[in-house]
Amino acid sequence: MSATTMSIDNALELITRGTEEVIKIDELEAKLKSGKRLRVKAGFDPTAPDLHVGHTVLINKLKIFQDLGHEVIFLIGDFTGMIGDPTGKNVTRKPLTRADVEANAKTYQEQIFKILDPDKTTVAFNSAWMDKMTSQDMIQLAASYTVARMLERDDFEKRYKNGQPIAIHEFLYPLVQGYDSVALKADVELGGTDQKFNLLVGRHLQQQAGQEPQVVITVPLLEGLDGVQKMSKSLGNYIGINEPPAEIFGKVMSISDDLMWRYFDLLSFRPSSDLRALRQQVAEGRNPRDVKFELAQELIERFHDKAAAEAALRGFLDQFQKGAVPEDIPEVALNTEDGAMGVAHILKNAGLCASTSEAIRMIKQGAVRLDGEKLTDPKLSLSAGTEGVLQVGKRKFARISLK
RNA sequence: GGAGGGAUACCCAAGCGGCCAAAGGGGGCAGACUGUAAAUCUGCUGGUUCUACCUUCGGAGGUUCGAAUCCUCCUCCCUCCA
Repeated sequence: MSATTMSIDNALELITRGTEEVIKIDELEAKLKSGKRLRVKAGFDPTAPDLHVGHTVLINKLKIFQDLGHEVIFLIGDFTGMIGDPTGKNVTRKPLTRADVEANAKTYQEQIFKILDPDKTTVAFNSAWMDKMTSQDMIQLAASYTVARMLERDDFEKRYKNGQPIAIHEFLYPLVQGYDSVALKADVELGGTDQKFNLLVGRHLQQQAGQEPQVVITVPLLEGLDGVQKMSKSLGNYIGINEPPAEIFGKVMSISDDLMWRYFDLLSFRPSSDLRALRQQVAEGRNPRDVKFELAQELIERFHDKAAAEAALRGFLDQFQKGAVPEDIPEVALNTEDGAMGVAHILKNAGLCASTSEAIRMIKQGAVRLDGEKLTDPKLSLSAGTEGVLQVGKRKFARISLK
């Protein structure tokens, strides 16, 4: 499929499906009609090279452009990374070393190329042009926007009203990001809805520079596993695309049945007609669990392969429906000092519990099993020579042997 | 530069001399239930040699038989005025 063989209408539909907003749609149409190979930009923060499926909502969209024959520019904001996109929390971030940036960039590429075609993707760093800026250039850039307009940005406005501090340098972030579009002569820029302000600054600066303004496309932010807050690494509510299959499987299973549909909408490549059919089936009594299986399988297949997806499903069925011990569990050999050791200590030393206090609590709650037998006595001591599989809850296992 | 307010456990937030290892909520973990690691209900949620002891309430000192609570200094944050 290429831009030439596909109608503009079809292309437009593919591009806009699942997006939050396109500014402006008729400009996009005109750009597509021009037949030009469009330069499609998306920027990424260099400090968080662990991508999660929330990021892939955007990357999937880049993939669509790529498949339509356009040029995808994967921009790593190594210069903006020093500022940190304003969150209201911190001051200037520690500058990353060149080596850090390159290492992170490499990690990024390994991950995005699970989705994007490396041969059709341009990787750029904004330090390439930002480092060359003089103080005068910077002042000129700062002069291109006003404080009043800057304060229109939602989080700036909130912080200003609530009396929370806003450091001056935070104003530079949107400006630099916008300038990147000028430097790259971007035709289209994609970002999360939280990026809308920054993306619009790009349009403004491009117009000032005499360029045709970029089309801005925002995609929704995916909720994390909790279903409430946006998916993010720091909140720990994410599914990382580099995670092992069993982990991805488990995390998908842990989302609520309601949230599952949102994930389907934003992450699945299946046609909308499929998704409607699935909803229908669940409404008619199909166990939502089985539908969740399908979502988990699709994601694992994308980030690993089909065999891994099938193995993850089997593992899940064995572990949680049949109560079997998973295959890969850590082996721990412990030395008893005097021929015996209390279970609480064993649990802590084997890394199954964070402290002996926690271990004792777990035992009291009936969460601890040795070879499938529930242990109830927190003071129980095991003698040297004991071997077996120790289990805390449904998910933590270790094969231990005492010497 | 001046005047006030604040800093409590993973997060938010009560407490304002002993009954405080510190309310309540969130989050997390566990149990029950379920052919879901969903939903719902219940319990737990500083450490240890665990019916006791030890370390915690921004930091350092002090008052007191006894301090998260009072005093002094310091650090950081916020508000108003300039």
